[in-house]
Amino acid sequence: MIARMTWDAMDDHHPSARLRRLPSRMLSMVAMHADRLVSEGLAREDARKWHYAALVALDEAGPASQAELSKRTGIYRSDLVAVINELAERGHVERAPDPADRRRNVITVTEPGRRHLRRLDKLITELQDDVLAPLTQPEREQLTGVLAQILEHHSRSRTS
Amino acid sequence: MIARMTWDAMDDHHPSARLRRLPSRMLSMVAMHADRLVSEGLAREDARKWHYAALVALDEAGPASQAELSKRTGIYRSDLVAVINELAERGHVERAPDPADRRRNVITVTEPGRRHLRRLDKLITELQDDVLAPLTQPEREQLTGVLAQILEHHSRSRTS
DNA sequence: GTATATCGTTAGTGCCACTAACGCAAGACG
DNA sequence: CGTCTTGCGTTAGTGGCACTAACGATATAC
Repeated sequence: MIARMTWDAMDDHHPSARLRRLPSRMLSMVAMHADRLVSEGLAREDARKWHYAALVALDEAGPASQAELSKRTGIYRSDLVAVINELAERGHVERAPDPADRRRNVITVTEPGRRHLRRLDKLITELQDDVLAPLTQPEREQLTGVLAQILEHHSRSRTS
Repeated sequence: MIARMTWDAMDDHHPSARLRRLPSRMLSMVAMHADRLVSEGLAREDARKWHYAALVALDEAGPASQAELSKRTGIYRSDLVAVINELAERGHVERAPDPADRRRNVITVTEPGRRHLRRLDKLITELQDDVLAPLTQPEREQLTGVLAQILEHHSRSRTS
């Protein structure tokens, strides 16, 4: 049912020094690991990363159209369709046509959706902790600071 | 021909604070970005990440069977088949049956393969620089140090 | 009032991590 | 010797994700 439970490709072998210390490679391995932890954790609550992202975006900035939600979360509007379907099935959001613009749907978090989000928030916090487990608090801040810089830099270099 | 040239999903919108500072999310975004830079760079030399990984592993520890190579690089042995095919087509490695164990193939880097690798090494170094562009040297070392710690920690917790 | 842009949606592409199963060969052991 | 297990390369397939293309319907701009 759940794929990606094993992890053998990265186990106890001895990759060459050149590969082992390649920043881009380390980044993708750590990201992959983090992703797996998070996805498996969320699966225990019958949720996926995108569910969380969509709920957070709705919770923080209020009801929105799918296009707007896509911009807030970075989820492609084509993929968002399924995410909203799933959240609606579970009763966590409602999808209603926008009377003011009939091309749009207005997505709203329901009360159960909010409760669900609270659980997910807690879970996500724990999972972040698992990911960063070996790091001290200052190290964690260094890491997030540095990652933020990189993201900042690259979005700047792309948008005029 | 080359997919993933655009990047709009991550552009100039305003993700919620909760999402924006989520370490696992930052990691995957940065990793994705790095990966794209590297893949596009390597594509200019008609190579892929796996080609580089395999060549490095062969270069550093000498000829090896595919299984051995899979352990060195982390590439699944099923996926390695295609990688070796491609490298062999380009004349960068040779695949020969191992007389000592007829189940195995011995993969050897050719001289053109070594020259190719030298180009890739140079390119990869530049690309790492692009990825880490906004960071100072000490910050780069912090980042790689911290990433190494995380990888270390997680491989320890999986292997007895 | 016709061109143009936007919205939700469907379908599909290609890459990647990963699994399953195959035929074949080697090693272990009685 | 024969059987049993284990490791090898290979093929095929799964599922997720990032991403593109194109559609009908509606809104906006000229």
